[in-house]
Amino acid sequence: MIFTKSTKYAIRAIIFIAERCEAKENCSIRDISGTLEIPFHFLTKILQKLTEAGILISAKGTHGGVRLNREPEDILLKEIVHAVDSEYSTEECILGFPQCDEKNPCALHYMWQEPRRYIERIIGETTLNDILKNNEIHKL
Amino acid sequence: MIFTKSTKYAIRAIIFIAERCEAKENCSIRDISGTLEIPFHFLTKILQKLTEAGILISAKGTHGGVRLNREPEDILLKEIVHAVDSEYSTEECILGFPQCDEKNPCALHYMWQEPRRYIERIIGETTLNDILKNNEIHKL
DNA sequence: CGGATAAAAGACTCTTTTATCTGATTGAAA
DNA sequence: TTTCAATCAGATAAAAGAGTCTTTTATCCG
Repeated sequence: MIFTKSTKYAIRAIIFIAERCEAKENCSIRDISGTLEIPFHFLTKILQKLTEAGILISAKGTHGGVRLNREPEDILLKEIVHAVDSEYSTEECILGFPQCDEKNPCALHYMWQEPRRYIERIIGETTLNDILKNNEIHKL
Repeated sequence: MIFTKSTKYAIRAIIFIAERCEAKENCSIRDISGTLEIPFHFLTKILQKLTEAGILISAKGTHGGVRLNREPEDILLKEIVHAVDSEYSTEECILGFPQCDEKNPCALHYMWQEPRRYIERIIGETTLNDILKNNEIHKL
């Protein structure tokens, strides 16, 4: 719908990491891949980006793996999305016109305004902590 | 964002057809392609789908082309989207879980509910006529 | 009527992007 | 120094998008 597979995998993985791996303990990518059924090497690349973005921290060798580099309340969904897909934008025209904006709106511009704002707010303001709270109750 | 390039092209093309081509007159795909800067053969395939779906009607030969097969108020955005991309669904989980639903919600399910409903309503209830009215005022 | 022409329809190939897989390298721990 | 696990490099596969060329069908014009 609005996320690529990479982004979906990133969010799923970070939820797993936050929940299953205690603060100071590493989570092996192999385990995450196995449990969440995400192709190992693909996941590897995605998590690397989260590491480069300072969201995760990684360790090589025995008992190595990844873990959160910050508290869940300090990680915005926005950061995760942008770490994986730097191009991601909610601004772009729904009909693909590069020149579409308030002054020069496309035929769907105004209808799309409300849902766009909703999406912007979700991505911009939701923290990993908010996501975890939701998941606690309704675990998938 | 939520539409593929094919779907965007389809919507842009049908707006063009509805606005520039008189009821009984055909619109050549070559013209549409040229004006809207959509690759000709790609557009051909997209419009074919709209024809198969009964949204457009086509004519071969000299002065051939395509035109609306129904009044704009009888063409739903939903039909256009589905004609081009039969898989399209607003139902699917934002995190890609096939088993995600009300009873078994993913961590983003509830936050996503509102924007999803908005999108569903736009796609499900907007007619080509609504789109044209918007375009009249704010022409892109 | 019959051939020339115009335009959609259809078959096929090529490119780009996204996703997946294979294997080698690096570095930490035991 | 062996082993484990992340990192890195590259190939392959699948899907979306774009391009080339042929076929079909309608109109035009003699």
